[in-house]
Parts: sequence; structure tokens; C-alpha cells
Amino acid sequence: MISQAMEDYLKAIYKLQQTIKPVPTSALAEHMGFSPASVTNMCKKLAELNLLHYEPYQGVVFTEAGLQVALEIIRHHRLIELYLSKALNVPWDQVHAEAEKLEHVISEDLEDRMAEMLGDPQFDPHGAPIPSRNGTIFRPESESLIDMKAGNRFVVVEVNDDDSELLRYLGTIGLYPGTELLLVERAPFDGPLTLKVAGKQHNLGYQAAKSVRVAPVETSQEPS
Amino acid sequence: MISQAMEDYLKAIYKLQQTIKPVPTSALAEHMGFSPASVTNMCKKLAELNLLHYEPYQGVVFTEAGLQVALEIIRHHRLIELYLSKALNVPWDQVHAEAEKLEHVISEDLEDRMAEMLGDPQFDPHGAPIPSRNGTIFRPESESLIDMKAGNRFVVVEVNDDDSELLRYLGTIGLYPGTELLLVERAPFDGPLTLKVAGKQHNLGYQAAKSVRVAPVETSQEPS
DNA sequence: CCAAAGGTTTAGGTAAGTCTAACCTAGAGG
DNA sequence: CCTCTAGGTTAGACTTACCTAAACCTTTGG
Repeated sequence: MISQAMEDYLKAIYKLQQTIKPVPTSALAEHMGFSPASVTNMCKKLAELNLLHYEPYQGVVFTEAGLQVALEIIRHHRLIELYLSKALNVPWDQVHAEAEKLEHVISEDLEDRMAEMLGDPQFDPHGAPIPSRNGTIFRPESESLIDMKAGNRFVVVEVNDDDSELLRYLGTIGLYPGTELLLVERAPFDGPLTLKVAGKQHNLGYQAAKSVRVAPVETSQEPS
Repeated sequence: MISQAMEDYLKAIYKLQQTIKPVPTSALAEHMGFSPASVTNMCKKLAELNLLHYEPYQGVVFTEAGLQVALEIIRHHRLIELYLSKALNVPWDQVHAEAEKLEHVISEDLEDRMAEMLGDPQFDPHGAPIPSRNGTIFRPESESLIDMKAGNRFVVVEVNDDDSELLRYLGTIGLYPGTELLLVERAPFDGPLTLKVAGKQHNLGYQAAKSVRVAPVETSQEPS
């Protein structure tokens, strides 16, 4: 009933609707690399199945059912990523590609077993939150490193999982979720950022910095 | 290049060619539940790809390349079965269905990691041999329980993995690969067989007995 | 109120895998 | 050795699932 292509659309819609609601079909088309016509087509199908509310010229919004399906797939994806990383030592820059394929064929039973084995984890290896079995998800506050001011300390909360080259680089400088960093300085305009991680300085390109989400570190821990 | 459907054909051909060579297209059609026309069609495609030698009206035989592909898929399938069984405690009557889906999407890298984690195992949970990475396979001598005479002792070598109801029953009576049994008696014609397993007697239907492959137990261990 | 940006419709294409129905072939029995 | 039939093949068409290009329609903002 729900094809793999449909699942990919729902995942993309989930991602986009965190920024824009309703999601314009053009944004979807761009994100997925399909023509706008294809996207309109598929959106109508998904609306038929009551997974989306589709208003011509306005874009799409999830129905409750659609949101649940999307979260289920995302749960698959992120649990698989974490499982591969922890149980089979797959490097964190490879788990995304593997999970892309596995998420569509894994059974709920298998997923439950993996979740149990991992102790019902909250986050995947890139810091993205794993939706719970009943479809709730909690995303911690974070901001893109690109918007931060030099001279402050941050913790890495989450990084983009789909650029494996970037992940490999971040790995070499030790920039994982939970890692602390100091934003030393920012070159003007779209220039690179200079970071200090574990005592060593590194440069991070402007584009790369967009993919790193951080939270400010509390330097003093006095409560109010 | 090689689609999932093709992989399924190659698997089926591998199974059948253990009994008949060359494999008649009609046998394949019956085994897979497709029309003879569809099978002829696909066999021609696979021959195009140099995976099969196809002689019209005679049937198909693997090329070396085709055999390697078939063994690779079978290795995927059986390693996955064993992995699910050992690492995630999936019951042995369910692993086949899961493996059917996963075998088509798993990467070589992941497979290697699973194999390593399992210590390069020789057999899957049903006793079927796992082809080695370089495509060699060793199947121990065994005969179907259906052909054995009453009054003798046997070890279970292998059982069919695709009948999950049967597997569940065999599980309840403790009949796994490696288990010893005594064939107490056989009802005439196509009647059930009476077995003694771990001191308890059980009946096994005629059809079920076909799926159980055994080897005779050496009662005396004096060498010649 | 109108233009252009954005979105939709229509019509059409491709690819993979399947089937039906008509036809051919091999080989066994008369 | 010929013929009949079971088995196998061919041709053609269908389905499903997805995609596109190009023409057309709508919305929105100046």
C-alpha cells in the first residue's frame, strides 16, 4: 500500500515542515531532485491515502496518520543507524547510507528487538532524536553553529547525517554530539570558522558549519 | 543491473539444480508460482547477462558468474538468519521471512561485519551451510528422514527453513540441527513417523519428515 | 489589474515483471 | 518412422510505479 517512494516523500516532507508549513511542492521537488510535476502527482496520491492534506497551490501538511507513518520511518532509520554503529561498529559516516536501504524492509518486531538491545535510546549517532514507539519525538533546543558569535563555548547537539565526507572530517577532529567546542573566530562574510576542540584548533568551512547544531555551554552552574 | 526478482530466480535455480541439471523452466515456474512464459522470459534475460546457460527446450544451467551470484545471495540469506537468531534472539521460525527481505539490501561491508561478529560460521540456524566469502560451499552428507528405516538412531543435520509452522513444531519437540533422535517406528504408506527425542516420543507427519535431513549416528566409535 | 513566479494538468514515456493465447518441438508409442 | 501430446516458447499486451516536458492555470505583489 505504501511504497518505498512514498516513504521517501513522507520523510522529506517531515524534514521540510520543520521549517515551512505548509510545505510547498516546489520545495519538495527541489529537495528530492524531481520535477515539480512528479511531486504534485505523488502528493495527490498521498492525500488520497489520507496521509497528507493537500491544497492546490498551497502545499501539503501531514494528517495525523501521515505524521505517524513519517515518524515510524524516521524511527526505523535512526534506530538502524544507532544499531549499526553500536552493535556492528559501522563508522558513523556510513550508517546513513545503510539505513536508507534497511529502513524500508525492517519489520516492527526486529525494530523492537533492536530498540530493546540498545535500551530504548533517545538519539542516533548524529544526535538526532529517535521517535518513541508511540510516535512522540523530542528535539532538544539547538542552533546552527553558523549563527553563533565568536568567543563562546558550545556543545555539539546534532550534525547532518547525509554528508558522509563532512562526517568523516568531523570525526577526525573529534566533533561528535556531546563534544564541547570554543568558537575562536569567524572570518568575515562566508569564510571559515576557527574552532578549538579538545585543546586543538581546526577550521570549518562555512557550508559545513551550517550542518552543525549546537547549544550554549553554561559556564557558571549557579541556579537562579 | 541485477534486480531483486533476478536474485530470487537465481536462488530458486540453485535450489532446484541440486536435484535436476539442467533445470527445466517448468520446474522453476512451478517452484516460483509464475507462468512458464514468465520464466522463459526471465531465463533469457539472465542468459543475456551471462548468469545462465539457456538452451531452449532443455532448461538452464549456471555459468560460473551466475553460480557466484547465487552463492552470494545465499550467503547473505543464511548469515542474516544466523545473525538475527544469535544477536537479536529472533525465533528460528521467523528468521527466514526477515532474511528474505534483508538479503536484497544488505551491503558486503555489513555482511563482513556480521560474519566477523559470528566468527565466520559454517551453518545457519536450520543447519544449512553458509557459503564462504569466496563462494565455496560444503554440504555435509545427509538423507531425508523419510527414507530411513525404523529402529535406527540419527542426528538432525538440516531442516527446511521456509515452513515456519513446521519449524515451530520442531522447536517444541527440541528437534534442532545436532539433536539426536531414534526413529521408533513408521506407519505404513504415507503415515506418520514416531520419534524419540531426549527420552520423549513424538509423531511427525509424512510431509514434515521430508523436510528433516539426518545422518546416521555411529553407535560404536571403533576405528577400522 | 496585470505580469511573473509558482503550481498544476495533460499527455506521454520508461522500465520491470507479469500474463494469456497461440504456436512450436522433442521424444515416446504405436 | 510418423504422429501425438506434454512441455516449452513466442508475441503481444497489461499493470504498476514512477518520472518528465510542455502547456496551462493561480496567486500575489507592485
